[in-house]
Amino acid sequence: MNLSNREIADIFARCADMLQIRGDNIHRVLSYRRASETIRTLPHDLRVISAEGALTDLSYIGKTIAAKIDEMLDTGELEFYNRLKAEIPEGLVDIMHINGVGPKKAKLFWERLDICSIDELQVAANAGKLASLPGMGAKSQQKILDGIEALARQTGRASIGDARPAAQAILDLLLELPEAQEGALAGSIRRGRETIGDVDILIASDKAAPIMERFVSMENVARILGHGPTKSSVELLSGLQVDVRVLEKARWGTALNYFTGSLQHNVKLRQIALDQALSLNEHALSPVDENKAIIESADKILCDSEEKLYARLGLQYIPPELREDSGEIEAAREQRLPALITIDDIVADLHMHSDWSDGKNTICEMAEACMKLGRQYIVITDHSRSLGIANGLSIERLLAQAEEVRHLNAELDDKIQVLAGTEMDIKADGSLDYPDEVLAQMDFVIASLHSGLGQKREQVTERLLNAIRNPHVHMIGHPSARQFPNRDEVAADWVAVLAAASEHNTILEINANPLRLDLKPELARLAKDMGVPLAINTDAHRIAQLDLMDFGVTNARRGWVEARHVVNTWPFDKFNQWIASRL
DNA sequence: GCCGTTTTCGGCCCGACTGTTTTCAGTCG
Repeated sequence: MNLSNREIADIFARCADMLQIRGDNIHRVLSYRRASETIRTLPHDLRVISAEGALTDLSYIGKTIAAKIDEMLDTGELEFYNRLKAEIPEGLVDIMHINGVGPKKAKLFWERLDICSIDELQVAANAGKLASLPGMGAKSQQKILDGIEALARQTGRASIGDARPAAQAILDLLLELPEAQEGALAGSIRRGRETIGDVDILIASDKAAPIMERFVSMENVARILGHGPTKSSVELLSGLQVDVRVLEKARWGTALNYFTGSLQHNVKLRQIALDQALSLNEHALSPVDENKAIIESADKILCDSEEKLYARLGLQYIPPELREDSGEIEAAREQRLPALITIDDIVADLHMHSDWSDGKNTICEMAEACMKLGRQYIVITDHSRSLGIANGLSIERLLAQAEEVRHLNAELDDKIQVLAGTEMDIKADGSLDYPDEVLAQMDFVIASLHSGLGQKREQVTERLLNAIRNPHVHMIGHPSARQFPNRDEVAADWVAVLAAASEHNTILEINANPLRLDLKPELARLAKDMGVPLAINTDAHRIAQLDLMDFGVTNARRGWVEARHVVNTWPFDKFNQWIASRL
């Protein structure tokens, strides 16, 4: 019984949930949760670390949990977990993952109605049985039904933030082999989707066997799902499923296109091919007769690049991020595709945190890291006073921080400009967390929603509009407040919000964190069409997160965004002039 | 249960929002 990192992390997470339902000390619960997180994001096999006796070197892994890890590695089981399962129905853990349901409610449903699974909960809610429980009502019952649906939509997909680096590492590994002539990530990763079902990797080669062999024998493989001559499939320790296909270089274009998708995009391409009496599949373009049957005697047209394929179909080359059948084929036919923004266009980062609030690094450390990344200017934007959990800044601390930022800026090399800003809460009652006279002293002001996310559409819209109209507010941070995997965007009248942002010249952010990617592509596209200024920022809470910019750029590309739409592609002088012109 | 230039105990996850109540419990970030 070989337990993977992912499985062990899951067991600890479930232990935490069960301890919480039982009413255990919350800090003990948190210990299990932190340990679970450490293991889930660990790039190495726990088995190896255990063999080195280095488990307790990992953060949040102490003697007790290290012993439990060893027990699981040795026996495939955890006695502690088995005892908990005997005491508390396991299904309550799933119930706890419904938005709006915590340990107390889960326990209530179990004790009062003998509910032990999401299915049973859904039946009870539909029968109206939850509303009469103490502390419950019709609204809570409906909220639970909505939460169950949201949860059902989100299972089984990994964040692109997890999947893309993991996939790239495998691709790099395979490309080291002399047999591999070319390689690429395909599928939804290549299109930049926010969540990824499984990973598709293509390798061009005449000799598939060594590539297949190397792939299935990687050290982070949990199990081999398939191992054929040109296609293999594995599940990683992380739980991610990865498929690798090997094909001839001569067919690279058609194959990469086929496996990149999307399905709808490809269906349309095939129709365009058919209009030219050609059948398109992953291998080639094949001439067909009037019955659309492939003419076997006719020469097939091979495409060794996607560019050749699109050209052969009479289309402008379509970047993968646009291949969602949302107008890109029509635009390509008329040679009017946008010149999409690239990571090289980004020269600034307008949203990041320091250890003054809930960031992990000092202002100076963040600035120096940004300088190394080639950023020409950045804004330090810590949380405001209402966000207590994030150690939000009082007015006094905010002004003191601004002073420190300006002092630091004076000391730093002219290669980077560091501006004093804030990420201020738009409070639940619609008011802003700092008064205008304080905001007027800041170089750059972000206003963001962090609370009251379940309010009615009218109320949320009004809050956003109020922030957008304030002349001291330069940007709305992560406007829809969505978070993967299970927090939906707020309800708002987006057309009204975008129109106001356009009118007042207020930037809407494309937050690059893979858990947010907010504005979502659809809204970003609408925003730039309406003339709303955009900015792509990392919202980094530590140095390492400054690298997340690329995910934001990908997301923007999915929204057909060009560099000219994005404020932080502008040189510092132009940015400054723009700030001044808003007053 | 973990952690520690406060080192073997005591701190760590606090405050706002929601929906239920009629002063508050539960959830969430």
